[in-house]
Amino acid sequence: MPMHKHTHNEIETLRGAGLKVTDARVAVLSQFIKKPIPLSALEIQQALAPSGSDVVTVYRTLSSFEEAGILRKVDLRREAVYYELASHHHHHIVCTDCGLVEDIEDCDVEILSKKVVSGSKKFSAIKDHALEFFGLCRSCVKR
Amino acid sequence: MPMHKHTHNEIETLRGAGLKVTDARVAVLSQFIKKPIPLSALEIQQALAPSGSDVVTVYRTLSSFEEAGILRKVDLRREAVYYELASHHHHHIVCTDCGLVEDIEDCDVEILSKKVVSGSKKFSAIKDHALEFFGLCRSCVKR
DNA sequence: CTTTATTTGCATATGGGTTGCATTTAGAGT
DNA sequence: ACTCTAAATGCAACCCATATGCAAATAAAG
Repeated sequence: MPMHKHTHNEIETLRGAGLKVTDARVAVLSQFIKKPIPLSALEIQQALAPSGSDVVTVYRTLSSFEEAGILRKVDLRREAVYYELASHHHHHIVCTDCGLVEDIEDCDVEILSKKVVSGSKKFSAIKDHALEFFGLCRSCVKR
Repeated sequence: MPMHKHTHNEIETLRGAGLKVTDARVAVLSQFIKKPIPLSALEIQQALAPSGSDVVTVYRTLSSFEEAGILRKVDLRREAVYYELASHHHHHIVCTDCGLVEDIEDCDVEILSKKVVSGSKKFSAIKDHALEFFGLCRSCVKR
C-alpha cells in the first residue's frame, strides 16, 4: 500500500537520474530538500521513524543517490558519513568541539580544480572535491 | 626491557609537545617520518607487528599526537581515519576506485582561510582545514 | 494484468574504534 | 641509583556505523 505524497520535484529528480521512484527514495530525498544541511543515515532514519523505512534501505538509498550524482559526501569529522544535495554545492566551517556547522557560500575551488588536474600525472579528471574548515565556535572558545 | 633505537628527531618532537617519550610513541612517530604518506591506525599497527604495541595504544597515540598538533587528519573517503605529519602540510587527489593518493604541493588555502574567518559570524578562528580532490586515476578510467 | 528486474526488510555479520581496569613504566624528586 | 606517582599500556569486552545474504514485496515495462 504505497502512500501518494510524491511531489513533482522529487519524482523528476529520481526519473532524471534513472532511478525507480519508490516511497523510500522519495522520503529520503524530501528530507534533504526540506533541510538543506548535511545529514547522516541515522539522522534521516530517525526523522522518518516510525513509519519510515529500514536503516539498511536508507544506507542503500544514500549510496545510489551519491552514485547518481544527487548527493555528495561531506566530511564533518564526526563518527558517521554526512551527505548534502549536490545541487547545493558549498563548503563549511565545523566546530571540532560541539559540531556546529556554518556554511561558506562563495568559494570558487573550481578554478583551483582545473589547475590541479593539469598539474597531475596520475589523474585526468576530478569528479568532486571537499573543502572544509575546522575550529572552535565562539561559544566553545569561551570554555 | 625497553629498546633504545630512539632517534633525536622523534624524542625532540615528543618532548617539544610535552608528551612522555615511550617506545610506542617513538615507533608510531617513526612510521610517519619514514613514510610521509597518510597512514591509518591499522596500517601502522601492521607495519610494527609483531613486536609493536597493541592497536588500542596506536589509537590512543594518534589521538594524543593530533591534540598535540603533531599529526592532522586526512579525509581519504575510506573506511578508516588517516593521519599525516602536520609539518608536511599539503593536499591530495584521491582515486575513488582504487584509493590511489597523489600529493598536491602548492596550494595556499591560508589566504582563503583568513577570508573565511572574517566572513564568519559564529567562528573567530580556524585551527585546521581539509582540501581534497576526488576522481578516477588514469588506470581506473580505462575500465 | 502479468511479468521481471529491482528494491526492501529482517537477521546477522563485520570492522573500526572505544572503554574499564589491572599492570607497567617514564620521569621527577631524593 | 632508588622511590614514588601520575601517566601509559595491554587485554578483554563492548559499541556503533555500515555491509551482506536471502526471501518477500513492488515499480515499471509489455
